[in-house]
Amino acid sequence: MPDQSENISNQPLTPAVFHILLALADGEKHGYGIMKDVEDQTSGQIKMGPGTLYGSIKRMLAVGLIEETDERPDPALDDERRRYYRLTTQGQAVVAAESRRLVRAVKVAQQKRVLIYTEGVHL
Amino acid sequence: MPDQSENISNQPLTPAVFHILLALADGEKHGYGIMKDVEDQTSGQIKMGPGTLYGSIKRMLAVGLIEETDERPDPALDDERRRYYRLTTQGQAVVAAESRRLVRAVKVAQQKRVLIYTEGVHL
DNA sequence: ATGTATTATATCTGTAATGGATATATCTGC
DNA sequence: GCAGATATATCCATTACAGATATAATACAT
Repeated sequence: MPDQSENISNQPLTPAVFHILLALADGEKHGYGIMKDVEDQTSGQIKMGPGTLYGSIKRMLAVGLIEETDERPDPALDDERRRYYRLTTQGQAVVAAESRRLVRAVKVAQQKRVLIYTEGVHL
Repeated sequence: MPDQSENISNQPLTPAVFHILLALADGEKHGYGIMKDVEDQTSGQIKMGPGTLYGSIKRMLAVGLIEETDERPDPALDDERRRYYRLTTQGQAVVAAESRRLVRAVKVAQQKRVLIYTEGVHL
């Protein structure tokens, strides 16, 4: 039986999908929380609209990158509207593979001296 | 007058556009050469079809990320069908900005321990 | 208690990007 | 001259995206 994750992990992810996976990498979150996490991660540079966010979530559920959880945090802090998601095992593999791909891309950028004028990047 | 490159450099690029910019970062190339360079850069992982390649080139020309050159290499080595492209100043700025964005994304991935099993990554 | 802003999810729609197929032509090596 | 690789280009179906719109719960101040 071939590696099931190979299909999806060997092609580049769209930035939206990658950032959602990354947002979920340190624990489950709900949709709106993912959106905020992506904004924080990118210092407000990337803002996902609801179309991209919920559309991506739907697709990622369909291909098994993420799954919805039943677990709710402390009910006192909860909001009944929320729907929480977490990475599947496949999702973990894919986000790791994509991260490695990006590392390689950045190394190419370094070799080609694309980043020499960059401030604040310590490689 | 606002920074003209801000419009485009502050939103994530599609993987195809980024890889094309990266391929051109160390010198002008023709379309097919770009395709090969991307394959090499990614160890054959990413293969751009002609639709993506020439469609992306057309769009990138339209927004001024790249431009066609008249300069031809040694005529003896040349192929008259080829069309050569190089980065514009704006294209250089955009590929640098996108590279920095990816560096930040990779750092987030490291902080979230996505890459702990990865060998040979020094950022 | 009322109003307002924020949080939260969801869908719809037009536009853009992608990948594969197809077409055409040149170049290289035999 | 032929085959296979090189090279560009377009078409089309599918997918992804961004923004608008809708709806409703929550939080907080007045």
